[in-house]
Amino acid sequence: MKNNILFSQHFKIQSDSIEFFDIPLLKDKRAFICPFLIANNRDVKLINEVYNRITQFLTKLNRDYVVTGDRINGLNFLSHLHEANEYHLGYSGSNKGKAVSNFRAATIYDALQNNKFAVKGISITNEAHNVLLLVKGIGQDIMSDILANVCRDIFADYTKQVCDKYSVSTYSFKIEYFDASTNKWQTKECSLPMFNGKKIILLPRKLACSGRAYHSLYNWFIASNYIARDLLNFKLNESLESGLLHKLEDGTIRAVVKKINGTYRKPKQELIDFVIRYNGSIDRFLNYSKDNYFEAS
DNA sequence: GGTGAGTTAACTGGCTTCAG
DNA sequence: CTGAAGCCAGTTAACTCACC
Repeated sequence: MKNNILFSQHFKIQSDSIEFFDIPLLKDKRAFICPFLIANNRDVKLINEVYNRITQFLTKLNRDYVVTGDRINGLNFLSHLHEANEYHLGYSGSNKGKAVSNFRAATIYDALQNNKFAVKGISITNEAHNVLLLVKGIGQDIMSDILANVCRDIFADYTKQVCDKYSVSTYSFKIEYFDASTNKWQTKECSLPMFNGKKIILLPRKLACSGRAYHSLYNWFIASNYIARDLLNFKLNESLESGLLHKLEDGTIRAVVKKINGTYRKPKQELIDFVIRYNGSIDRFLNYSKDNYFEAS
């Protein structure tokens, strides 16, 4: 048997356009559930459900535990985030993620506790893509893990639909997820496909990306759309001399985004300053990402 | 053509935890 | 105490394209 056999190959799915994200069964694929793709595909009913669920989860986490500084109960609330091996995604290639959920819970809680927006109860950090963009310490892997756990029932239902469509047999498994109506963690029985005795959960293709440094892209976006505009408006000589602006032969002055970004870029924990100074820029950035940054192939 | 901006992905460093 | 591994974040390298 080939070492990298895919879900579609093993279950003999023949289709020109597979709508789910095909994963290897014997190892993990280096990909993540991307919150930017979630926020930008809300016209799809299932994805809108995912968006509402993760927003509800983050709202509760921020309001009940981060703003109040209730670390003990916050960590307890987050202790349900287990290694989501059934998705076959992540950094490690082996699909054997370690049981570090306690440490991970502390990482997430402390990262939010150190974020100016989150502790003040500002709603920006109730949205997953803003947490990924603005909260230092929470990267692609951790955000992907949170989404996988919180929305496990939604993706399990999706997987069942895919299996029915392609006649893949399913078996009963117990899963844990964050329940929207009770605002608590719950378990339930689900019918899921199986490989080597372990359950598998699939994602819609539209939600998987191979990893993208959004904080760098936001820096670039700010340099190119806001700081460049300001520099061009004032046309200061020092900007010309330092190479931030460039005069073409015909006399027109252009902004050199690369130089501007190099001069003004901020580390992740200070990106909040850009959000405050350039009002509306994160919404514009989200919209920009819709047209420019796509799902993994 | 040569130069360098713009863009993407891969690499690297550094911090943290876990196993032995 | 030490080495290995996980993960975030910053850097470099490789490529394409516009300008001169």
